[in-house]
Amino acid sequence: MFKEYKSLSLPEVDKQILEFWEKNDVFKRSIEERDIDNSFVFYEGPPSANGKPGIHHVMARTIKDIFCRYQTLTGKRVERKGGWDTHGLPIELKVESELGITKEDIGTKISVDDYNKACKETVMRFKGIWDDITVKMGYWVDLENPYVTYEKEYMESVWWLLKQIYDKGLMYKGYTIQPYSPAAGTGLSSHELNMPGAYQDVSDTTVVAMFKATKASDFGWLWSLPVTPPQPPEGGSKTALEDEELPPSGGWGGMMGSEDSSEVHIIAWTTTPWTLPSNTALTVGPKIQYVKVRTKNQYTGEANDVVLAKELVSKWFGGHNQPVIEAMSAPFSGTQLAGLRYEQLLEGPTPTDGDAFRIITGNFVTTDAGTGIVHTAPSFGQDDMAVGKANGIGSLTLVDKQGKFTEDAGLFAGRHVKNYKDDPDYKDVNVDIAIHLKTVGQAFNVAKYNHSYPHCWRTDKPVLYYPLDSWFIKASAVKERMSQLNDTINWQPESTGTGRFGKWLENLNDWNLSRSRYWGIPLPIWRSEDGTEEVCIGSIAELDAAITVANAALGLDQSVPNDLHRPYIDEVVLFQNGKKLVRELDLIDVWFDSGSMPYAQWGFPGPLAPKGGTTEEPPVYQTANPMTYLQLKEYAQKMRTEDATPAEEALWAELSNKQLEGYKFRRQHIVGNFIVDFICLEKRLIVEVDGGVHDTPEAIENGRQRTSILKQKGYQMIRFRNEAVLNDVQQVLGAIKHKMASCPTFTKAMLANGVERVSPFGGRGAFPADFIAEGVDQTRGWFYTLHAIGTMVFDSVAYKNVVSNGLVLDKNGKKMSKRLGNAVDPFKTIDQYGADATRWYMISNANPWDNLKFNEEGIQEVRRVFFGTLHNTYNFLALYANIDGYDVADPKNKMAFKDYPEIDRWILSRLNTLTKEVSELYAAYDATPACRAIENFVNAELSNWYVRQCRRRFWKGEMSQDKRAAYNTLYGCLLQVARLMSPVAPFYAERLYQDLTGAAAGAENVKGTANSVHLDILPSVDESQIDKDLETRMGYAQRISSLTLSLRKADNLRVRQPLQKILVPATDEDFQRHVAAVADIVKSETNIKEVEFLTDGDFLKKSIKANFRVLGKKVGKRMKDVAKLIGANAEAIIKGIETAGEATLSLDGEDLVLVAEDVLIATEDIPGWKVATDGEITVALDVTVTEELAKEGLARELVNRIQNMRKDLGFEVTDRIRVRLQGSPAVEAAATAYKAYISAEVLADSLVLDGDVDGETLELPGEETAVLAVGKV
RNA sequence: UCUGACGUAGCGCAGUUGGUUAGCGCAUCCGCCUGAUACGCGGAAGGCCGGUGGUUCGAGUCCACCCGUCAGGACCA
Repeated sequence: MFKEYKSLSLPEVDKQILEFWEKNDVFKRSIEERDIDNSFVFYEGPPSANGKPGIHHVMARTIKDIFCRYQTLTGKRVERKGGWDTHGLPIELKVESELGITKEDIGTKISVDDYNKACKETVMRFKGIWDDITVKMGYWVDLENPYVTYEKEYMESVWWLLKQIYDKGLMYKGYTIQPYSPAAGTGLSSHELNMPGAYQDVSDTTVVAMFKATKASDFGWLWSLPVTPPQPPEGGSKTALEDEELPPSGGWGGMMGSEDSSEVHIIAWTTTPWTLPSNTALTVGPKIQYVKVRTKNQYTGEANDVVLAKELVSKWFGGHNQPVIEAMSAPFSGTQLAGLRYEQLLEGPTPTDGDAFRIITGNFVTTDAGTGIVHTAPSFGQDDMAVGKANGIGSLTLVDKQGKFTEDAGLFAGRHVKNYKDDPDYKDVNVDIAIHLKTVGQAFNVAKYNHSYPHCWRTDKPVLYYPLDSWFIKASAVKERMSQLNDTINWQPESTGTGRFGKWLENLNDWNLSRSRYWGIPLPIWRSEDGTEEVCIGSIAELDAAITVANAALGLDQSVPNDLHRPYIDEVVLFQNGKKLVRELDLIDVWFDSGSMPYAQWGFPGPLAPKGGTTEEPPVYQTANPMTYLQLKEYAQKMRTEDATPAEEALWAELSNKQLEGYKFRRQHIVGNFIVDFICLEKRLIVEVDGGVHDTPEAIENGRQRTSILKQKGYQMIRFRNEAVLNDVQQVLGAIKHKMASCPTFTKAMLANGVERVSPFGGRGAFPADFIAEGVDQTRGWFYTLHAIGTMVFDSVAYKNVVSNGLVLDKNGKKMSKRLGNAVDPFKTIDQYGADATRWYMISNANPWDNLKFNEEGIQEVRRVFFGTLHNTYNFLALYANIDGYDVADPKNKMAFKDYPEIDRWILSRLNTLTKEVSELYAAYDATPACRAIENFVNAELSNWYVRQCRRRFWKGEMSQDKRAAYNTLYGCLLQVARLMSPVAPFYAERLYQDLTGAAAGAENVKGTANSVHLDILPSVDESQIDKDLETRMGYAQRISSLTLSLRKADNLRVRQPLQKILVPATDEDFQRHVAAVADIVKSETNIKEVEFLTDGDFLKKSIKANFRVLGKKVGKRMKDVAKLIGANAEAIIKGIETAGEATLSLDGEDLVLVAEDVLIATEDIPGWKVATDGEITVALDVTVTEELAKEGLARELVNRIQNMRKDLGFEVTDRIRVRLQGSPAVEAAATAYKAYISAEVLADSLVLDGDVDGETLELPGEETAVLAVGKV
């Protein structure tokens, strides 16, 4: 029996199915039942559990789930290890605010240990909620064995990776300019800078300072460069000097003489006058044009020659409160100024690390603001530092970390550069600097300026850019390789890969790895105080070895801390070449944590890590040396056959033949110079079974050595006593399984080669990933760190396919935020609408990479339109199949495909087409069109056409061949739909699948189906069932029906009123044949008695137009004329083509031969008839209602009314009834004439005309009336 | 300021290598309760395809510029 439903509650389905999955371990089975050699590798990007999951997480995880489920459906084994990102600033900030402390308090008011404990607790606070949403939304990921970034094994892996990078010379220590909050005493991350409210509009004192150039022989031309007074525009707007190329020097004498400059000042603008004492260079744009302007200092009135960008002259001169141009030179380029020296602006120290106070060039200089000359203080600006470094100008850092001028800063020493201490008497030092410059004649202009400037989110004080020490990964050194590898990655959408990601790679900067925080993975680098000795630790074993060395040298008693976090690791002191090394206090950027996940999730390389801190190649698989091998081989053979103990035999009985989870074990295998009892080479796991002989002290010592050597070679070992094996072999097997789970796997290829390098494989071939997915915001995050580490350490992509999804916005397109209160609660949504409707909506509504405007009404629509329809279709099947006792497995129901009626073959053809299409789309990571195709199939084709056409086949009469065909067909369609939709809607698909296969009821499975749709394999497409002709035909039927109904509508002729015929012009034989084949369908759909074809060419009025697509290619430019000609000669061309197959046009004296494909001929009109046209199809409807047709129409009306009464009276579908009728003469006549028809339709045993019926009075079309009484037999 | 995505009917979206009359769903209007469904069915109306210019015989589609929305980056001298 099929289960019948009253209504559909998707949330209820969720609950039942979740229970089923859990009870039957379906997720696990869906992995384990698949062949491990047929794996599809997926990486779960670790979410941070420190906040609650939002609806956008549901979006991202739906995408991951879909493609993993699809691959499973095709038979792949898809392991999905969950994970948690646990470190990082957001957690620290949260803890700080919860504890009411600041960064400065850590280590004083609270110990680092306690602080980190608080972080650890906080970060997993929401884990339960996350697990809950994961389950409820139907996201399948292994939550039982997740990787956690704060776990020791994970951290050790990260160290190992970092060391690989370090060893390749890709790490260095340098300083970088970072946002720094003097008030809080801490550097700020870009994350903190991007917090809302960080940027505030402020009004700052700005200064255009004048730097006095030093006259040197190379630059004499600048002083003697002639200047000319501006000329009033004559004839044009240009002055004579503009657009002239500059001769380097002296070329102007002939034109107009002028006095040489006595002094030349270079002017530069700054919004942070406090950086002026630290100025060490001026930067000009190499291609920017500059001029020398003669003017007067507006504060001192002295004569003044200044240099600035030509384009910006008008900005600084001639306006209100601005100096006047007395004369101006010809322009010269920035390059020519390079090297010019100037006097230090303010008295103070000079840099010792470079050749300062020069003009240098930099491409970042623009003429958008300022003077086109940038005051450069390398300590306080990122560009400044970069350009300063490139030119070796040195730097001055005359501001300390409290934000005040250092003692040697000269005039302003000791003063805070901003009011960091909330001093009520604070006087703005910037103003004083400006005043000072004005007084000494070094200010060109001083003004207030409004702009937005970043502020510390905690202290609300302005941020400074300040040089801080950092460790970097030299990512820029491998950017070409990263780009190359990126080209092999399939991005969805493509533009994110080539554009957003590709362009980013091209302009890659080095990766600043340092974070001066507490809760994260410590940088495993130890350094001597003078920086000459340095070591990078790559594993716990290495650390252990290094500690041993240090202990010996320094007389300490240190050991490897249990917890690798701060503060414990900070206490470890190492020793190298006579120097004490202490750890660099920084933490590693958390992004490195997550990018390490492909390897660290398995603790790679784990026990295989190189021991002793060497940088040699990781160990390789070694065989015995050839000398001893033959001898060992012989011995091993003997042990296998003759000397095997009962315990060994017993264990071998369980391990041989890949019995244990498909892993191949060997027995008495030679490893190095040893023979081991059992070994699984893929896992490098040795199983030893020991008996009494192993108990002697000598044997124990031997065994210990042996174990140690084998372990060094990279093997894991597990030992059992003979008794254990003999008593409870299952327990032993369990222990082996457990051990194996923690061992990395080695691929066959590696083992076959014998010497292949260890690679970061967890599961078999688990690197690189076939597929990952996250939001676009991860492009520079996780996508990048995965790629960077994969490239640098393994010279490989880390993933082959990647889907990046857009944002989830609220329904008005606004970003969701707690503040605005427009965030959607995923739990509420899923509870209310069910996970499937939510998932389906999110995927089908728009491509995932477009931003989704999340609208609940959309989910409701999906539920109603798609799931509702599908559910009703199933219910329809169930209702009748149960009545007829239909059973799919019954051999009587087996039929050859060719014996199915046309309409069945049509829907099956469509089904196969659908399967093909949807499979291809899923395989191409394109779920949206896949959903839409399924939706269209279910709604438009299966429910609204197939079932509607076939209803009578299901309810009519006894079980027949035709009925069996109908059941088989509908059943097959629903079952396949369940499979196809299962990746997106795993719950309902499961429900439908089980209802169809009877698995839920515990009944025996229908042959060929598993008892969960997620354990099933998608059957391949049966191309032989795809019949494009048939699909075309049915398309005609649908269009003709639609046209006919629209004609009926126009004349107000209800469908219940039969009409005699429609005319369909069909001059094309193919077309006629197609339509004839589906004429019955059209007739029943539209209640028309005949479909007649019009073939009389002369009678029909035809139109012709050019087939642009075809003809355009032939005639090109002349297309327009040709189209016109065709219109003008329509009749002749139609005739020509219909009779001779071609027609000739004369165009510009040339003959143009037209054949059938060059034009489109359509019937537009049938004289004297009402017609409707849709493309090439035209339909005319005979609207005459003859007396006979009217009578039949009335009979149908009566049937309809009686049916309604049956329903109102609550009769069963199968109840027999008696009908008495009294009506107007026409009604009674109709009832008499169609008595048999009416009786049959309404299951009446009798239909009696009676003059005095006490029943319901009804009005029928055409002013007719009837009184009806209906009763059960 | 740079980069990317998006802009098509009231709303959400399709629109193949350029080709004639630009589609779908919802909502709207009109008409239908036909035996699985009113969570339904049929029909209709609704568009300067963001704008301007260009390429072309022909542009929603290709190019340039501009405008708007969103995201990310750089910078804020």
